[in-house]
Amino acid sequence: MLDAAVKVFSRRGFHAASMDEIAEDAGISKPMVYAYLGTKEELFVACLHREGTRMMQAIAGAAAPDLPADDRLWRGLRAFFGFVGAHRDGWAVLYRQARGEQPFARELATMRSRLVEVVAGMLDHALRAEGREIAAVDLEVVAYALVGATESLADWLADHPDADPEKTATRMMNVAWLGAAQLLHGVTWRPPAD
Amino acid sequence: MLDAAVKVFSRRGFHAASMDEIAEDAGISKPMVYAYLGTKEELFVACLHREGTRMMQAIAGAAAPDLPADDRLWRGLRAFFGFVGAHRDGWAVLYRQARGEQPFARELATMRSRLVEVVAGMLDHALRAEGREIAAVDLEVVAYALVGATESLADWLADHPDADPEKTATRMMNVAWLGAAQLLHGVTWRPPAD
DNA sequence: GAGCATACCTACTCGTGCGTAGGGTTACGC
DNA sequence: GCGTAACCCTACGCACGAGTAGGTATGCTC
Repeated sequence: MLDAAVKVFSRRGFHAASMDEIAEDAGISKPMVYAYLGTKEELFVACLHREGTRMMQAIAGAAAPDLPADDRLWRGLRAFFGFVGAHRDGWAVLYRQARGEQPFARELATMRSRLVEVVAGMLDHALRAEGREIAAVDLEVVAYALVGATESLADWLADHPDADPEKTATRMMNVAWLGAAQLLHGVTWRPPAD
Repeated sequence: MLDAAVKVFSRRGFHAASMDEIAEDAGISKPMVYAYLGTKEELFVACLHREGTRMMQAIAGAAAPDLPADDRLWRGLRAFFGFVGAHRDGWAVLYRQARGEQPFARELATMRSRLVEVVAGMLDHALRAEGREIAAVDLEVVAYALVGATESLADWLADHPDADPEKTATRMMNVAWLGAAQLLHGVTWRPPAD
């Protein structure tokens, strides 16, 4: 039942999707949708919630906290891209639609910031292991960038149905980890004097 | 006049924004908006177009093609984040709203892919200078990731009004260039045997 | 000052889609 | 066979907002 909603929302976008179409696609009538899942917003939030939870679980399940940082990153990425590859509709709802729609931006932002936190925590952990430390803001920003890059590749993956999630994850590692590893070893880039 | 539209669109989103509000905000009445700028879609496209062109020009003006790759990247990023910092509304319209709205996704995707192309071209150029070459797909994907990371930081910047665009650009360089430089030197990451 | 055009506004029509009221149908108890 | 209760549908009310029709004021020509 939620499946139908996710499908329609992903095809049409939140606003353009009509409850009539969702009901029809689910094989029932509109009042039933209202009876079971409430208003359109509640329905969308329910979709968001389910897809988000599934995704988080997929990632958390793959990236155990006791692994070394690079391995954790790799497993997490692989799980993430695997999820997106398998649930392209879900990803479209979660990321493309919710963004910009005021009522859901908050919901999405929460999930995203949890991700950012996890990544930042990972970096911080790895840094401390190397005996280094950098400001919390910097960590957050780097984590933000990594999450953004990953989302961007997820989009790319969603638009290329033949692409291999595993390979995409490898590419992401090449971008992310090589840079992050440099940072961990104390190599930084500074703006030229000008 | 477009300014009012950009402001309202950025606050409300495309659908939630009413022509009445835009007209009121611009200090004129609705029929005038229609007389000067046509339908709501045309109006939005006009906003998109103006902000997009401004942004592209800001970047292109800063990153001359004859500079070395790292310098070009740095100047381009600095110009980009400077632009976002100065036109937060514009960025919100351009990126947050247009995404997901079917009719404008194309417009946005075009702009984005032009950016990706430029970045990929830059990487390719730098690679050839090093006597290396990698598959075009890989280049595209790496460029995609970099663009995604940059957009993500732009969002961060838009949500943190006190943040310094210059500093944000520096952070982006640290994530992007350190990783890219590794790639350019032939260092790559490979998945563990498992 | 009469005729005319330009610039603008108020007040409407009309389509669309969310949410619901009220009616039909099947299954079960008596 | 008849009451009734659970379930689901068709068909509507209603609000909101895009786009427009027709009227009013200001300035310009002769």
